[in-house]
Amino acid sequence: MKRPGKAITIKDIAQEAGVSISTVSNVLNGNSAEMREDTLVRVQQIIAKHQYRPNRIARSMITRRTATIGLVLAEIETPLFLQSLNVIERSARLAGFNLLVSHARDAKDEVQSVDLFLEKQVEGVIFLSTSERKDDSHLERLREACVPTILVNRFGRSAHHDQVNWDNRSGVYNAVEYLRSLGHQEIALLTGPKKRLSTQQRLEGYKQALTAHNLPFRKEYLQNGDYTEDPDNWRTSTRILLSLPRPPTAIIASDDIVAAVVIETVRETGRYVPRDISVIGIDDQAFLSFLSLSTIQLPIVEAGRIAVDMLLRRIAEPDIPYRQITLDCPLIKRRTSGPPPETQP
Amino acid sequence: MKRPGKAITIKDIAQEAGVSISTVSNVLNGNSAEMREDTLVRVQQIIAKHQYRPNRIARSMITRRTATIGLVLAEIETPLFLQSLNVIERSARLAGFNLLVSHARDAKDEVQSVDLFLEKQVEGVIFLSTSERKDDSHLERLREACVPTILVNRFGRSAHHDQVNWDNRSGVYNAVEYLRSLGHQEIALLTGPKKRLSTQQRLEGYKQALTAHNLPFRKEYLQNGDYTEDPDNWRTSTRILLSLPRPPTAIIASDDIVAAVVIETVRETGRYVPRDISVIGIDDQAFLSFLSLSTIQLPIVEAGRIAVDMLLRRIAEPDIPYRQITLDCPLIKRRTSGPPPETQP
DNA sequence: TTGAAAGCGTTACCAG
DNA sequence: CTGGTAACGCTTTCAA
Repeated sequence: MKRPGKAITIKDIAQEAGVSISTVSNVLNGNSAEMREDTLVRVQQIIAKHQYRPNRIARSMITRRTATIGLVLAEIETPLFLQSLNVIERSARLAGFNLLVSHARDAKDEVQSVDLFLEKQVEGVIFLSTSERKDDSHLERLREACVPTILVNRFGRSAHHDQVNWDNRSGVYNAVEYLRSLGHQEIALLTGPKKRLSTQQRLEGYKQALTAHNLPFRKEYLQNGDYTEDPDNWRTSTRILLSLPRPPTAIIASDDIVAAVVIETVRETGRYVPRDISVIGIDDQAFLSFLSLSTIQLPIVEAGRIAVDMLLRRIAEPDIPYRQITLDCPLIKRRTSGPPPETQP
Repeated sequence: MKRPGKAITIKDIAQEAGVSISTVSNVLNGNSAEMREDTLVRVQQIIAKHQYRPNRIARSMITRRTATIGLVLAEIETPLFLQSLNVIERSARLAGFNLLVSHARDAKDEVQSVDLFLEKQVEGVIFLSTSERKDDSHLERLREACVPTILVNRFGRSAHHDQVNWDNRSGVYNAVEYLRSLGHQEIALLTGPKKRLSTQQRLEGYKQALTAHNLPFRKEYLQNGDYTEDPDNWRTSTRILLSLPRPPTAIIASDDIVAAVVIETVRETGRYVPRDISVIGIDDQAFLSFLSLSTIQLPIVEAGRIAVDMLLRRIAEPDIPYRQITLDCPLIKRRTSGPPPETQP
């Protein structure tokens, strides 16, 4: 491997071009409006000849700008979140920013990430989290250091942060309403991990929609669909639902993968989707598109885009008021939902 | 938003502690072995009191170490690759490195990423790519700048890079051999995107295995399974295979998602998997675990881990010889493969 | 055991 | 229009 010979600096360029360091700096930074054509060209040629690239670290020391933003992925494993990374990186780069990524498995990781980002002088931080309740005390440190911070899907309790969330409650509410409009009266819900706020919000939306449409709440229609656990649990839950004296004609699963298992299990009992039973997922994972799953879309990718925009905006104007944005979860109607069997000819 | 008040520096700490800057620096860097206990404690207290964190940018200027490595995701979209990001970030952080991530959609993006990484003085770069042939000329620039570089799944032609690849050829070879050992004689292969090297390698493994086991090569057993295209194409391919005068008893799909569609299509024709037909995927995507798919595992996550190790090693010892590592693609036998119908009682 | 001073590579600010 | 020169915050000799 080639040894790190003396790296070429702005000084070398200046010397070779027979101009001062300042002049080269001006060329580099486009302050060449009032510069003599020949000097400009000469300097540019020498820069090109040596493939000289300024040391941004040195630049950062003075400008106090690092053109870097930090992204903390907190307890994130699902492909959907990772996809939004693509979008975030892209938007950031378009605006001239690089992305420092850190994957925080737990609270300790998160604190460590924040420290590192702080030391590396990031200009802003985006947190992309699951909706589990988290200790937010280290966010205070970011505030003290005046580092703009955007919280995505964290449902932070403080109004002192820019936030992007999505409306899990109305997502499920709308799904129930849609199923009701198709004629369903027996609608079951598989519930996700208990600790997540999203689970509670969805349950709330479910109950509210039942009430609004004069449908009774039956607790046996609520079954475990914890997507962080084993698929066998979801199978069991589905079988329990199907063997009920009054089995549901529609099942809202806790996510798309759970929905896939539900569909599979339903088929194993000789029933057809959506003829005998409708299934609706949550997520809208692209890689499952072959299922043509009706699903409640989580606007995670859009949230990422918005988060970057908000962050860039705040970096530019630190004093605008904080914003809390809540996105809708649109219902995507595909081929796993339809009218219940009774109403069919 | 709080205005960026004067940030606290090493100078402030030194002043308040009544010691010199150097002393604080020594405390910070653990060179406190020969330091008087009381000074050490006093300085540490003041550091803690102000929650002072040294500016790594300034440190980097002198030490020429940024504790940052760059990760270029080239044309990567699949969840599997993104998962390896987790591992890479984790290993890197454990070794004290941060990850600067860039998603390169095309060659232009890649060049731009390299430039940025170079300017930001990363200490090493990992390329995580699809196996499509790429222009590698910009990699030369990294070499000139003495930035250690690891190529993952790039099958670079130069022996002047550390590389991690996996053996697509033997992966498919072993799958065919396994199916043959179960009694299958009619084995079809769905082929991926033509431009990818992996597609060619898999085809090669397929042909070699047929030859080795005295099975005839039938070109009608080769159908389009381009996973970058529409699932309908895979459905069509599957139907073509099933309607052949001598339909295959086993299908090796181009990836796990394609396999899922194949299974679905097979079932639609009233056949059962694996009773009537065996299906084997490629990837071993975690989120499809509910399918219990027999599959050729791509060791992408492990490749990521190894890539980081190689990189850290080379950063530490720049002069060791370049290594090209090729990982096996283990065959994971689950529930979608079994003996062909003829041999069953 | 501690401190003073010389950089690291760049930008910013004035003078000329 | 161009060139000196003082920062930026830290590490690293080397001297005391």
